[in-house]
Amino acid sequence: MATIGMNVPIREAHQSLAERLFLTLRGEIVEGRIAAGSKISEPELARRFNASRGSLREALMRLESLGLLERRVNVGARVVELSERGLLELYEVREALEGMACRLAAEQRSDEDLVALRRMLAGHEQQEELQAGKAYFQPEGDFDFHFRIVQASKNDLLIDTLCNRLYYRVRMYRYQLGMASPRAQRAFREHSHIIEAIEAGDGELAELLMRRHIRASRQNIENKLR
Amino acid sequence: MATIGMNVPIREAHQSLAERLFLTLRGEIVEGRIAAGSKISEPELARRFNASRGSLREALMRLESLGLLERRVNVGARVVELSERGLLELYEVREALEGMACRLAAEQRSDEDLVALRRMLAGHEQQEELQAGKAYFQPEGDFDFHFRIVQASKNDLLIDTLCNRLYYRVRMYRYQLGMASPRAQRAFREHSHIIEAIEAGDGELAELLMRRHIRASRQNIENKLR
DNA sequence: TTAAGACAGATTGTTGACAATTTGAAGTGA
DNA sequence: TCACTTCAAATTGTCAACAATCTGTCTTAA
Repeated sequence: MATIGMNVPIREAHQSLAERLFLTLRGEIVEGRIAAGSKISEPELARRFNASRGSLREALMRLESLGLLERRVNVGARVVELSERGLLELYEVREALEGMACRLAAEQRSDEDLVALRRMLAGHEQQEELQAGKAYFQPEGDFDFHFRIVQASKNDLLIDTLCNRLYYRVRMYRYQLGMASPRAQRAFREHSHIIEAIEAGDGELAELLMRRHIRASRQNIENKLR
Repeated sequence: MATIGMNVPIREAHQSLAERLFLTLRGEIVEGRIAAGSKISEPELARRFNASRGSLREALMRLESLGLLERRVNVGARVVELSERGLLELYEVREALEGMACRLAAEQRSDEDLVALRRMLAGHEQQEELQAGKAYFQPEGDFDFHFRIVQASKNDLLIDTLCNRLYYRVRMYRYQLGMASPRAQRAFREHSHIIEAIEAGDGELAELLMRRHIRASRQNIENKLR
């Protein structure tokens, strides 16, 4: 819930009203409290938050550029619809980008990142044993893993594209279509192998394994939706 | 200059003032008329375009989400700096995304797209012969190629990410670092092979060739920068 | 001479009001 | 009954003024 590690923790203060509105609305859209496909009324939301329409509009535009809203001139904004096709498209892009992130992480192979990855995996293993193989592949643990791999790529454009854009859509689908997966142990082993490839500095293998991992996750979702 | 084929041609009218400002400023930043790294003064730009600061700010925010501007609270906006690192990051992301686009285009293989790709390539070949092997790999021709492949992927998220976000940064680097490449004939042959793989429905090969193509282009730039 | 602090100018963030456009319903005619 | 037009209410786009914040300069004291 608290999106641990997802949002940059630096500078809680120093944020504008528009930014706070943006963060709040993003959370409500991701979690479905503002329903997918519903229309956004600027005056209504502005009243609700005791803000002016100007500040609210700034927040809405940032949500649009995140791909969570669609705005049309002189008509207004709507929350995006969730569709199977949209979900598959998202996973295809993730496969490409996270595969590349994984390759780059392996080629960089900074010591701090390796330590952090190992530590995280150990934490997940412990948690998994504790909770009887059901809890690991919950949103938080899985996001931790993918988030850290992407960070380790050291490619700012890649990091921004995934962590500040695509992942919010992923979370939106998970929350609203309920993607708690039964792939717990298998996903854990896959994560483990990916980290091994990164440690070995084998970028090609790391990319391959990550792409398979995401593809498997996508197929798992496809099966569930039918 | 006129970005033929790059911008969606539909609905020239029906655009707001903020959108026109956005398009104008985007062009000036891409072409370097507003220098990279320079500070943006809201009052000054607003006066220049006879617009209010509100409308201008909306345009600036859209430029920020495009990655062409960086804004800091209570400080203002600056045009992004061009750096070798930024360029390399851009090409790494392109390699991943356009590789995937190419794979998807090969798996889709719609008849219209194949015809259009063939026709475009023929046009480029003719143009190349006419102009003695120097003119092909100019921005327009090369963009045509990459643009159409991406469109043929039929993945709207991928299309949006590349065509509406990354390509403007690519163009900015090309304009301002002068990337008219001497890879004319070689690039043409690579384009040709990629299209053959797509026609054959060989997604794996198409992806591989596109990634090599972009990697070669990147290395070419790296060499030039030293 | 240098470093810390105060101040003025300018810039950005925010607001409420006005103008332009869309939407949906009521009304008219065939 | 259906299609088309008219019109009013609501919504969005745009603007200019006000408030909060930053930047650079000047002063002052160690």
